[in-house]
Amino acid sequence: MGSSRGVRHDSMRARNLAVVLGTLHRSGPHTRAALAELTGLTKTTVSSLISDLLEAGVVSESGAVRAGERGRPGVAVGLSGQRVATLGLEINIDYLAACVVDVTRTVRLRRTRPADNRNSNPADILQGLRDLVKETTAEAEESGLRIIGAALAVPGTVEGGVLRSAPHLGWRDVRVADLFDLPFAIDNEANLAALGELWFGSRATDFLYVSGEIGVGAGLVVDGALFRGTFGLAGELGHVVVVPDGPACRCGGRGCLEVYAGQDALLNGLDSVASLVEHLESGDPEASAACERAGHALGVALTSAVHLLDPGKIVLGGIFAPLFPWLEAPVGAGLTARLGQMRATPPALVVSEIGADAAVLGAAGLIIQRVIADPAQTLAL
Amino acid sequence: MGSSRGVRHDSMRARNLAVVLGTLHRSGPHTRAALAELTGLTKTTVSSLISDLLEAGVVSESGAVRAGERGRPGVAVGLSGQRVATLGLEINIDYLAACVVDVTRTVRLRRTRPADNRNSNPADILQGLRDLVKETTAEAEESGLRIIGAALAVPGTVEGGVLRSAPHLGWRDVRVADLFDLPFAIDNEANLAALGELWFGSRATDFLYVSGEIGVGAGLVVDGALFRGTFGLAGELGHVVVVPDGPACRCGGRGCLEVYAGQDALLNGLDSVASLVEHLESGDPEASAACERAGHALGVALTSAVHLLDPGKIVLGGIFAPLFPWLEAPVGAGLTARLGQMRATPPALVVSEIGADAAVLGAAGLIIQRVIADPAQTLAL
DNA sequence: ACGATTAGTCCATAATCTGTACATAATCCT
DNA sequence: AGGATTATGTACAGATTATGGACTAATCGT
Repeated sequence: MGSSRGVRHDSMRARNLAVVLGTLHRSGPHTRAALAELTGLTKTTVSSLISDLLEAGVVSESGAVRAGERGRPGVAVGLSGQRVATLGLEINIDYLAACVVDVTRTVRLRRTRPADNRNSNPADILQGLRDLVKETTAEAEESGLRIIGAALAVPGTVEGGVLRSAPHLGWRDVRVADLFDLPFAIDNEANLAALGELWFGSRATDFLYVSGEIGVGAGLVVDGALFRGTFGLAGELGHVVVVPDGPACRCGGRGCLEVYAGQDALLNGLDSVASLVEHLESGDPEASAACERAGHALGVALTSAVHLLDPGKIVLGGIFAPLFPWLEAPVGAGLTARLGQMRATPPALVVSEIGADAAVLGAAGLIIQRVIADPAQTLAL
Repeated sequence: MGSSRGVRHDSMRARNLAVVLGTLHRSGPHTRAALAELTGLTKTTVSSLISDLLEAGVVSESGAVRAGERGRPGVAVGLSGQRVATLGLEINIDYLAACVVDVTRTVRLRRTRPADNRNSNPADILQGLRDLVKETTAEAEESGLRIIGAALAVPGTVEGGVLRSAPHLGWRDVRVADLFDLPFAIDNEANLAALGELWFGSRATDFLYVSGEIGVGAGLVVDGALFRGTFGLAGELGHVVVVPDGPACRCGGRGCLEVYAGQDALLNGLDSVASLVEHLESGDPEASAACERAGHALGVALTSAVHLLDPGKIVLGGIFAPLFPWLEAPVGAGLTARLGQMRATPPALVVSEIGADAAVLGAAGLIIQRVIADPAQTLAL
């Protein structure tokens, strides 16, 4: 619940810096006068706040604008991506990835390094990751950017900054944050992919992002914020019960969604998603049947998810994105039929536009978000 | 997301009033010096804030206390229930209820009026409710309490202050708030019952409250706050899919939890929960079987709920409370078996301690909460 | 060229918190 | 019993930050 610390003068200013920066972030460049209008602060105060933000390099002046027809033109002030940026990182089953994103949420740099991380030794992989960080940071700095923090996406559960369990990597209880001398965050891949979709995808503020990978995960975004649950484990769509007495799942349960719609079930012996798409395009009945089964199971699990989570819409991502043309009908039909009386219309079912990069981008965006939400602290103003 | 309005001097003080009042609310009476320590504010500031809160009548001094062994003893200041109170209201299928709760969350008054509200005319019932409000308000004022707001619990969905649909009452799109000349809120019965459990029950801050009534609902509380979803419709546990091709449910879906664990399914022809309990106590096999079925279905639905919502624990309330001895085993077994590998231990399964009053109490508590969270606004300081 | 209009800055004022000093009230020690 | 010690709560000057009106700046229309 709400903090119990009192508010002092400096937190008032910190808050107002965040209000001004947040307004520029939400609704683009504005003159000081317009910002005063929008925030309810006086022109004097806005001027003073902007001057601090200019100095920190997160905003810049971008030429004169005439608001109305008459009068002195104002100077538009907007976010500037020239100086401050953050690093997004991802450890996945078969690659390491990094990206650099500036304050305007523009992607400035992207690196992927193939690797075989299945049942790997954490120390080796983390050394590789540190090298990747060094490289990308150096390259970003060459173009004048200052990296002020990093976040890491991992395919597993995270609690209190520690990677608790990543079954596909074969890792348990790995502490990662200490390895970097930057402000650092670590989170689950599906959570960060949901945030990636929020900031770099459709830009809706309310949706459930469904991440199809080897496992199936989901991240719920409500009013622009990620819902994490009590222990940060919310959104485990993959183990929602679809058939109470169905086949055993590796989690110990039976008939979980993952059994029907996980990557292994979908590929059904094929070696890659690309090859599955080929088979589907050429009308292979076995591939179609697998998709149909997965779509049906997804429809059932998503019905439960809609009743419990009440998402604004549903975004299919990960391997579900390329399969969307074959999933849309069965999933949509299941949702519509089952939600029938409960809502005027079921949540819209759409495909993610950012595909495999969602998680790294979300990671970088997470730190950008912190800058926007509290520039005074993150930029030491 | 964060407000876009700037912070001025008066909001700094408003926030600090809330910080001090909130600290007293969370951790009981304290001296001014202790409050200064806890909040990080200076003794001077705390003294000044307390003097405003004393004047508003929400706190009072309660005698000398010695903190350490030496030194001048301080004067303890704590919440005072003598002057400010709120009204909780409930429209249910077969009764109207009201209660008055003071700032210390002590119940000061309680009224229940039996009624047959099935398929009723909203205007009639609302007139009855207004009479009830007048009566209880008058009685509360006689004992020196000022009623500063009211909230109403209804068995249906609420959106933007309007009762959208209450199938068991037969109401649709009824606007209620305008009928009262008090600050007023209206919310779903399961949501408010969850808040009742939060403030008047076990006092845990993280749990899923499961409300068994004619329908089955749930309210998720995370870190002391209710999770409502995008449209305020989250927590519809009753229509989570238990058996994808099970019997049709009145919602249009098939095999929903409500089909197996709603009041009608449990009673199985009996006329009341009390009579069901009698049959269970005397070992009636048919009654046991119904309970077993319901418990099994609840175990399946709650497994999905745990994966999606990640609750701290699970509290069974409403008609599930008296049936807890017969439900605990099948529900608990289902959860443990299905959650197996995913968590060290499944969330604890406990029974609600406040029974049928949960919703009215939660309603009154909701307005108390607003006073604690923003005394400056709600008490016009 | 001049008035109207709007943008941005200057400066005195106001609101609020901080920090030090001090009066107060209890216990401890001799 | 009396002074030393310790802690509470208040007073007052000082610091920080926002406000509001006056002023300067820049552009348009006539």
